[in-house]
Amino acid sequence: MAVKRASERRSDFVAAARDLFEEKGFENTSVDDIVARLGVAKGLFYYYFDSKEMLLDLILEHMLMEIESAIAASMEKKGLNAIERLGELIKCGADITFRSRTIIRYFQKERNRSLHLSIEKKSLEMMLPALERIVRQGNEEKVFDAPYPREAAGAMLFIISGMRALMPEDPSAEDMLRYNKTMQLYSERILGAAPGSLRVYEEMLPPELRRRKGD
Amino acid sequence: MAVKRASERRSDFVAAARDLFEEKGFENTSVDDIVARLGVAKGLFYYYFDSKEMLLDLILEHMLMEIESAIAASMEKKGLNAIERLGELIKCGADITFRSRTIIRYFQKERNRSLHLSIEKKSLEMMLPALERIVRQGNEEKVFDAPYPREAAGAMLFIISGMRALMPEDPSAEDMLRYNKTMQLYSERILGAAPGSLRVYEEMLPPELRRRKGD
Amino acid sequence: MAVKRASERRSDFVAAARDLFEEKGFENTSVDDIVARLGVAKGLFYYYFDSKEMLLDLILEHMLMEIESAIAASMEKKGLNAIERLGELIKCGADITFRSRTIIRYFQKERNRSLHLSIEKKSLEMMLPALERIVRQGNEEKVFDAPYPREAAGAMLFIISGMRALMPEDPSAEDMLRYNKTMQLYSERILGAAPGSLRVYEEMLPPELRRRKGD
Amino acid sequence: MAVKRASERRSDFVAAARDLFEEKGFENTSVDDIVARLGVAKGLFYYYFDSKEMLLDLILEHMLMEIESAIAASMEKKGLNAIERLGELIKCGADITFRSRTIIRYFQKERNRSLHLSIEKKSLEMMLPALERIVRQGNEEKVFDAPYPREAAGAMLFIISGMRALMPEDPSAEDMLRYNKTMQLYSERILGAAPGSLRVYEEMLPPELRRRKGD
DNA sequence: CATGAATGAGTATTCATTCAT
DNA sequence: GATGAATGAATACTCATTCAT
Repeated sequence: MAVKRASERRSDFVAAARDLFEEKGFENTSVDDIVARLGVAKGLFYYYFDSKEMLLDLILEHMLMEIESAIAASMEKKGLNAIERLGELIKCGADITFRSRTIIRYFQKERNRSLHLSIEKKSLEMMLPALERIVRQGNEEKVFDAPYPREAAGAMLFIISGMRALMPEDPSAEDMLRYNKTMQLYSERILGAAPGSLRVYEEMLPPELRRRKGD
Repeated sequence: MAVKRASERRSDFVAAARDLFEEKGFENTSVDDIVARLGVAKGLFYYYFDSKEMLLDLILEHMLMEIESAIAASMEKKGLNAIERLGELIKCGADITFRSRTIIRYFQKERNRSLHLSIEKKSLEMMLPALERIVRQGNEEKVFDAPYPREAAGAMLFIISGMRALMPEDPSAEDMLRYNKTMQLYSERILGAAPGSLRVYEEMLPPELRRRKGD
Repeated sequence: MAVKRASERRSDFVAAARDLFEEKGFENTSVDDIVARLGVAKGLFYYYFDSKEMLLDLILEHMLMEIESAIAASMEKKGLNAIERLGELIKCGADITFRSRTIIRYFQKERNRSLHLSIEKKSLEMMLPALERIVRQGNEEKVFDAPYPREAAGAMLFIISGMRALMPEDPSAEDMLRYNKTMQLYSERILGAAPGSLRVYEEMLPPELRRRKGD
Repeated sequence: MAVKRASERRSDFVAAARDLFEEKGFENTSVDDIVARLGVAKGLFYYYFDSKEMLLDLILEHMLMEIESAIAASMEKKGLNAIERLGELIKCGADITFRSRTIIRYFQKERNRSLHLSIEKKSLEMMLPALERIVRQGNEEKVFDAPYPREAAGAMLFIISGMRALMPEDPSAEDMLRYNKTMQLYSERILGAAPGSLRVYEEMLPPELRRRKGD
């Protein structure tokens, strides 16, 4: 009925699809589901997209580009020392992790292993070099002491993403603080940074939970 | 066809299904595939199992039990110190990882999130307490210094599984050694163990790659 | 509901499909049409056939074999002179024409031209050599005088099939007789046979229309 | 877009459709294809035509009229004897055959049998009476001896169209000559014309293949 | 226990046609 | 006249599940 601008409809489809993929996964989301959610006819989907597969590719591409540019943006800031830079990257990573859940899940599926580019790796491939550069910078600045910077970077990334999984769905303030402290502690140990030097995670806490001066 | 004992038939189905799930994934394995592999009629499947889903649950349960008892076995050994115990557990974990690839893959798929029991978590939930106990033991034995033992255990598990992803498909001897050294280095740092004290990983190397005394 | 023997069901499908193809053509016959006619579920079709295309191939192959063996049978008879042999072949051809209408029509469609084996040609390829041999035999027996036996055979086939098209749907006795006489006349001319020597067509008339002795 | 006169737009559509039908067949040509070729919007098609089917009818009608007038033109020439007239008609037929391939193909499809007007018949119905008149004229002029002029005309038409099917896709000069000679031979026989009297086909050969005087 | 014929809801995709702008 | 977004019925095909034998 209501006629919309092509770009708007397109976005509607993408948004609906993204939601549904998130909710039920790509394979279990039918084109019928998508059009039903928008309340439009099935044919309209194919007016905008060549196939279901192609829609996924679009969403995917878009997400990867978002990730890439977010990382790039955080790395382009001038005049930051290693610790500050680490803070920037980790904040940006938190954001990515949140948004890319769906993609990651989809690409963990075996049908896509054939693509030889698991997005897990893809997203890793984007974060890893950035983090590695920071580790090297920190080593040079003598604030870190991390042999094998690439592996150190990897270890950081894995515990960051893994730890999140350990947290309960609805973490209490206490959970958050505990998560925070442990992340800081083990990050410092891996990077060989001075205890207490990585206040990064702390800054990501909501203000009311932050440690006050003198704590 | 030959009439088999119920339990034997059941096992045949489970075995065939396990193979096929491994080969082509759960979603891509049809009931037709399973009965074709066994050379029996389709109806027989539903004589033994209520649904395809239910068969998966069975297989799963079975696998989880295997994992559970493997972990339990490794923890029941008496008279080991924390470092020895850690070695046992890590070896057992490597084995688990290898065998549970399929399940893990399947449970990473979102349709199963509805089950609220991601196997990733499931298997974590089994490894974690064991590893946590070891960390505590090590703290008591003063060979480790790891506050937040549970989180330390988590961090260990994540870098173990994550690092593997960083390795190339066909790792060279050099890759293996590097993997080994970094695992040891960062494990020691996380656990607060003395440098060089965790020779665990080293022992998992093929003999020709092991460091000789004095290296 | 009612469970039938596989072979019987298969035949039912083939028969229904053959009818429907005849009625509405292959492209315009949907699998839904076929199962609806048999009053069975859609899935059953795919239990017996891999695809709609494959069913057509089956029907086709079967028909071509029928044609081939009919021609072969008519050519294997021993001790016939050219004129008798011609009679046999023409009778057999009439039968074929009748039965192969559907196939021919389907293969006239362009999608199949890609197959480079228009069945028109296919059926021609089967009739032509047989007829050509007869023409040569007739030439040798001095009852025919037809240079270019292959082309003479072709010309015969074309006017036989063409003339039929000229006839009204429900030919009167008079139409039949006229058709008969002209076929005889022009066949004789093409083959260079003596006027009145080819009584073949006459024999195909229903008895009450046949010329009585002395006509 | 530029606003065109209605009649011009109509013609554009007809032309584009004709091309596409020729290229890919009627069924495989979508309205989308047609408007895409013209670079106009889909709705415009339905502004000019009630349906795709109706467009085909239009094209068809148009083609049939072309054929009709071509035949009429060839028959209106004054002062030709039967043999000359035959030549004219055959040349015109060759032209028709060439241009109407698509239509013929389409109308051979059974969906159109419902229309009860196979174009094969349609075009026959147009050629046949013209040829029949020529045969009668030839009979009167004593250059032909063909009883049943209508059927003789039919036989001629069938072998003309049929023989073409016997020729290879890319006929050699030799093929062409052979085709020529046989067409002449069997045409003369059917019409009861003196051997060598029908040089019509010969004249349609490319000049370098024509028989020189005294051959 | 075992068979395999039968079911039917579900899937992605196509396309002639309509209609608000 | 012209646009292009929107429709919806149709199509071939899949597969977990049922059930008569």
